[in-house]
Amino acid sequence: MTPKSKATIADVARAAGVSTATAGRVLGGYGYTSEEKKEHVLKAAQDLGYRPNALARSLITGKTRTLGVVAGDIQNPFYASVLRGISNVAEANGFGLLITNSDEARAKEVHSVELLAQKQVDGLIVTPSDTRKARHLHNLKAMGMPLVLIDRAVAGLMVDRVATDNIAAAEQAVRHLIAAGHRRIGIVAELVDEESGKLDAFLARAVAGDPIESETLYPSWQRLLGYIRAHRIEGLPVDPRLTLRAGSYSALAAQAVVSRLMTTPGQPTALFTTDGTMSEGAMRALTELKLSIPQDLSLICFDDLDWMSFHRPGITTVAQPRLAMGEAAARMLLERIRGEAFPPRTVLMPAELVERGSVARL
Amino acid sequence: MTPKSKATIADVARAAGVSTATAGRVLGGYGYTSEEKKEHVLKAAQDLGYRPNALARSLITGKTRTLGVVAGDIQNPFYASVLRGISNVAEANGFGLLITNSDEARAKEVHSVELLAQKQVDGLIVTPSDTRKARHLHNLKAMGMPLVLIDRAVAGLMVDRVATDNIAAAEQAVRHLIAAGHRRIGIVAELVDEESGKLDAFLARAVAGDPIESETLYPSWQRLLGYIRAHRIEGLPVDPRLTLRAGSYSALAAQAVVSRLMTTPGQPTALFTTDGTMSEGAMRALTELKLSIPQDLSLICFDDLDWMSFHRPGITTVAQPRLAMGEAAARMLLERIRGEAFPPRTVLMPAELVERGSVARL
DNA sequence: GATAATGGCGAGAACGTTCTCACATATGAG
DNA sequence: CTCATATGTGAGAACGTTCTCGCCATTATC
Repeated sequence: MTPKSKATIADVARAAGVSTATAGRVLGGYGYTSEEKKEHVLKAAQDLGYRPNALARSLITGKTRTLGVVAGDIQNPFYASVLRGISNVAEANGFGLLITNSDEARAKEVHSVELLAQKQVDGLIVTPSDTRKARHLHNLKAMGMPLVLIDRAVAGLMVDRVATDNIAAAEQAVRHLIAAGHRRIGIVAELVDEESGKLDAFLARAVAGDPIESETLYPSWQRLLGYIRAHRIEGLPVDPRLTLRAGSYSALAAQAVVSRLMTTPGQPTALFTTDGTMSEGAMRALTELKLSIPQDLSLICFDDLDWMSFHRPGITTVAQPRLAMGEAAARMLLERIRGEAFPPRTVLMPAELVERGSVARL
Repeated sequence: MTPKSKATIADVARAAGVSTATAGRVLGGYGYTSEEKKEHVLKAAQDLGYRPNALARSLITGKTRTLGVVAGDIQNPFYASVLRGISNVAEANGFGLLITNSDEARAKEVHSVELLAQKQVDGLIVTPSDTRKARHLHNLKAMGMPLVLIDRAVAGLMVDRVATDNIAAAEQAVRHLIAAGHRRIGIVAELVDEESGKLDAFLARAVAGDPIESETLYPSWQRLLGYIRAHRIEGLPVDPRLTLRAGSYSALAAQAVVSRLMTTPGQPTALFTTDGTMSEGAMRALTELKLSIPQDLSLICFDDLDWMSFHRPGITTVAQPRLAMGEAAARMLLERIRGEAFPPRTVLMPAELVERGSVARL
């Protein structure tokens, strides 16, 4: 009844008058046991309030039935949804979830991965914060740790991966704006990168139609690429003054660049934001400047946040299947943990353009 | 360099030419060791890519340096923020975080708690889904498991607890509406309860000014109580037709009741929503009915969600310190884990009314 | 009636750590 | 010189499970 203190298998065995081996068998459910002894053991376990110690079990089996996740920031709706997806399938399969935040910083990510590895998780789901320098992830793979990447890839790291088809999604969104008659379309993207001159070079190459290794690009660069492709396809020039780099994953930074964009001559008639945080920053800027959507500026966002549906006007946006992405990643990871050995898979999930009222026809 | 496969302390000891005891001492940092052997061991550990097995360590020390959390739903902004707060202090103290969702269902919560206990977490943070029936939590406490409750209390369970001062916060919000000249104020609250007749009885008692044991009330009931108190203080009658029960923690349910309220005679001039989900449901209803804030209806919400600041008009709301609540809970839990033994503490955090543009003066 | 296969059980060795000893050596005090 | 104290080391026992044996019955096979 009242589980006083911790009872072990040995205690249960003693109370039931059997060996620890037998008690272990019925409690662990892994060998032959007579109905009679089984009853005794179960009774004793019940009385003593026996609770198996997963630590000891894991130590010997080598399996913890725990998944590790290193997300960017749990508080961000994108990660929150992805995590919920992961959690759903983990729970359905009896797995626990060890969760950490990297804040998109490589050092914190390395630290997280180390913590999770020490705790002997059976597999790891990571949104890598650096698509180039990721020795810790390569090591993980070399040691045989099942690993699934979400949202981004790592150059040269052949592991399972699930992401949105960013280029196609962005291209569709921007072409939608062009089809509505817009010719000057701004884009606000995170676009972090060590080399600050990279944006111009990238623009030049993309506009020229040079082939670009897009797989290992950060999502915001991929979405920028989609933006450029849309322009190329529709025969529109890309004005570099309209490609805004926030430089960090922060709504404040986005607000600042959008504010500047809308208060200097040569304003766009439409704006494309490349993720939830950029969308929030843009909205703040527009509110501050008292600009009306879509009269003063049309808007298409990336990622469907709760408020976009009841905002007036409704915000047209590219909806990523966040929950499904998490679920898919978790499922793939569990398959690897079970030992299945296909070649590394990349699941590119389609995003859906949900049209609401934030785009004006010109 | 390249950590081929798992190296144990014994492997390192062998490579360094010392006993496992000595190797353990330098790697674990817990005894005397000469500088010379220390170097050898460290070198060997480096070469072999030694990574301590936290399972084995925990098994013998009895400490896992892992906190368990059972939240309602990670995807909900309230829980997402609280979790981030918990995560911040956990990380700063070198603790891992095992997270589960209860979806506010007792059965799932029991299951979660059992999982976390088996995994031998050092302590547990729970948002209990049932304030009365919680034997699993009583058991936990009886077994000496450090436990902190967030957002809600459990009748008769004397453990540390952190919550918002809901009654005071709601009272302040409603009085703000009354001061602005509103006389018919609606309230939308979750108000789940087994007995469906309870709302009327509760209303009758509260309006009469009968003393009510408010500590173990669900937050939505507490906020309703604050609403009633505000009316009493200001000498205003409470019209039961204006107290809306969504009945479940769902935006859809809230949308439905608000829709009905605003389309039947005797509409209120202001509305108070008691949590983020209710706010979202109310916003959907208002958008659907094309009602303008604050011209057609004034609004005060509970919990400051991202969009409320850039919505036009800005939404006046009661801001809970979600992050700080999580941090406080984690800090209290860590103190208990360290063995400090004050009597059970209740931390009631003040909420702040942030005034924006959703309240009209009548 | 011997041999083999099967069900049921217990002793004891794992798993990879930490921890308790006992013991060795060096240093300082009297 | 002797005793105490501090520093360093290794053997081996924990921790609470699972797993591999070997043993004993019982039943099936020829």
